[in-house]
Amino acid sequence: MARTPAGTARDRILDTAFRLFYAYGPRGVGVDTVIAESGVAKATLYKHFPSKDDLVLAYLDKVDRAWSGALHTAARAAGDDPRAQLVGMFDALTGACRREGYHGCAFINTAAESPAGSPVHTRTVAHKNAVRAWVTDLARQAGAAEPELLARQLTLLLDGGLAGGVLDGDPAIAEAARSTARALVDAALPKR
Amino acid sequence: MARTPAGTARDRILDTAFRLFYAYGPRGVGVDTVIAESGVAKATLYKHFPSKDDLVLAYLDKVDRAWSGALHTAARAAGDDPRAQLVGMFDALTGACRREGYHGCAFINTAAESPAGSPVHTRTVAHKNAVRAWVTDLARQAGAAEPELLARQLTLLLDGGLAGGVLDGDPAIAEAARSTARALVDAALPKR
DNA sequence: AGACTAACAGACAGGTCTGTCTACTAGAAG
DNA sequence: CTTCTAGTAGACAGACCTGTCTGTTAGTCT
Repeated sequence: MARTPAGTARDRILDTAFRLFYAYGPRGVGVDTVIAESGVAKATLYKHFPSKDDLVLAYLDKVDRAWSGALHTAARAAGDDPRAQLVGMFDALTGACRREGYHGCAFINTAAESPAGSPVHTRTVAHKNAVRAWVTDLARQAGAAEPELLARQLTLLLDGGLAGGVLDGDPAIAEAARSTARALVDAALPKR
Repeated sequence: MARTPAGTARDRILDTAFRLFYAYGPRGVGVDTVIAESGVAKATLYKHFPSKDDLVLAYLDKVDRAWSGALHTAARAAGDDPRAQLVGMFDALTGACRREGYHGCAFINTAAESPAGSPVHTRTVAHKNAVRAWVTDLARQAGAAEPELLARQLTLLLDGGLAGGVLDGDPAIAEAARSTARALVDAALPKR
């Protein structure tokens, strides 16, 4: 079925869009560029994604899966203790900052060029809320007296590290975020 | 000299650009729109700002003055004690979040749609460094053992609050940032 | 009065972007 | 063998965007 290089046409389009949209911002990349780089016909792209906005939303969904996955993986790598996981998830930030071509938070960057109330905006809010809900759950499992507050604090640090990383992929930012997170977790949870 | 509504042509252009660029992002606003909204001739705009990029940089400079001014004002309003000022500056964040049409950090939003290494990028890094240097100075005056670390922590919170505010102008974010800042300041500085 | 300056008004060129449309191709299914 | 499906290739329309250019108008300075 696939007479094309690798994967289905849809996958190649989405992979290419992921790479280009993240590097230059969705508005900075034309549909023609996505087509050329993914080696696909224009009609094929518009068959899978009726409009560019649909492609942008699919891109955000992909980002959501990738970033949530990275957070979960980093947390799991810290062991079974929820308290350790709350700090360990910051390793995902460190990893992201180190990566070549790091350009900050894809959601914030995309939302920045979208008007308030747009689907992109809504999707971004949903993503941030989902992450915070997950962190809140971890904080609750860890026994925090005010899990919502701790989660808010930690996601603030996460967002600050992500956003600040638009500037330079300085891992010092991620390290500072991690150590600060540890301090906040220690302050919020009784030592054992 | 001014036969036009209010202020010089240059001021009106820059004020309009400030408003539109912040709301829709520089790339989302055409030069024609800026001209129409500021009631100015095209040639006049291109006389004061040789290219749109120059206008964008002038916009960022205006943002820099506005935001730095707001931080300084909020800090001063907290009194003469540097320790109180480190927390008080977060009132600038609260004020920004409350404002109608709040759309996050103008620098981060603009940098998001600019390639790495561009003048916009450079200007953004300079702005963030200037703010952090000022916070570091405050931390030093307050007697912090590690002023750079405390400043890094507080600017992380500030950036996180600014960036997160792209989503909703929820003042809860700003309040959380402020209370977290107080906790970090208390932890870094000996109680008196 | 005459020269100069700052601004207005708007046409225009050249490029880019999204989205549509036509025509063709290769493999799979019946 | 025929039909269907997924895809390739590329022309095209219509909108928009930046930057230039011509011509006009209203004040200011000497």
